[in-house]
Amino acid sequence: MRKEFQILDDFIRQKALRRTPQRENVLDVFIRVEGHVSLDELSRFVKKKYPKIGYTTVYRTMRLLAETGLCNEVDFGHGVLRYEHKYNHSHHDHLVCKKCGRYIEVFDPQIEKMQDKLAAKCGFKPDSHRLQIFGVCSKCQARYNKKSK
Amino acid sequence: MRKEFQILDDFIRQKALRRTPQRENVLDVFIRVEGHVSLDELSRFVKKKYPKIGYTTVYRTMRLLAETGLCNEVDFGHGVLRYEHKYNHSHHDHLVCKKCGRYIEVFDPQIEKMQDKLAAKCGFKPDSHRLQIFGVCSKCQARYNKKSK
DNA sequence: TTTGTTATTGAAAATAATTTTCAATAGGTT
DNA sequence: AACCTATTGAAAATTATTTTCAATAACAAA
Repeated sequence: MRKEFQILDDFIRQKALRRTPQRENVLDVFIRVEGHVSLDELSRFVKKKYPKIGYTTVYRTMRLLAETGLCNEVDFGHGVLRYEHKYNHSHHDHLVCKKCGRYIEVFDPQIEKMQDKLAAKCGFKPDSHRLQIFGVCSKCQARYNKKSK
Repeated sequence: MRKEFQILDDFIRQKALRRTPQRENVLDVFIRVEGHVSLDELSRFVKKKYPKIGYTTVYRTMRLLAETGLCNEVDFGHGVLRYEHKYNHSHHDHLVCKKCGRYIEVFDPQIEKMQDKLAAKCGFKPDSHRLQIFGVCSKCQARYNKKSK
């Protein structure tokens, strides 16, 4: 059994919730999904494999998984909440491509440090942050250059 | 006449749109508002001074002002779009206080530079970004310490 | 000034994402 | 097996945003 299921089980036991097939099935699908998935997308994937599971259950399960630390809610400001893997994925920022909509994960420890300093300078006590850089990814730049020639 | 009205007028003339009292009234109210205002809030302020102006007109005018560069749309990921002044305000990032909800504007040219470098390293062509640091502001820390003693 | 064209207004409706409700079901303890 | 109550899922509610459309008004041209 993958460790993710163990984490979910432990959380459920600890909180005196109930183990249900739906919860494990949603996790099963989420584990196989890459990248940053919206509820709408995820619930369609879930429906394919487990047609009986409704949108609301996916919605509630993802909130639960976020509580366990298995996933993270991310918001790229397009009016849709997305979920990304958090277990075994350390913190990172995002490059958001305006052309293809891809989200590229990046990390720079120096920037992280300087952010903390910047907050400290204002007497602000930070506990999380998000950095999103919007622009055009290398693939889309290449595609655009080809077309315009 | 404040320069902001001139900018709006110029834009309207250039695009062959029409000068209307509503548009100037919304700008008039927005100019006097500080910080980061939601459409809901702004439209209530507008209603106080100009009761005839409806929400939809405020909505459309703010989109127009965003086009002129007089305001900026900002999204702190709480499901509400906010508008901040852009004219005579240079780019900055935000400290978001979880306790009082205030948004503090900050800027660090070094971080800006490093962000560009980080993007460049991935072959990514950036054109904008947003950095939001969530936490507790100095005022709320002080208030909390007082209470807990 | 008047006329004609068409952009703008604003109430109401539509859309879209998220969240809640509630009756039926099912997990798990006794 | 019986009980309690968490969970499910369809439908409804909520919330923010966007569109529709008939009435109005801006402004160019006569």
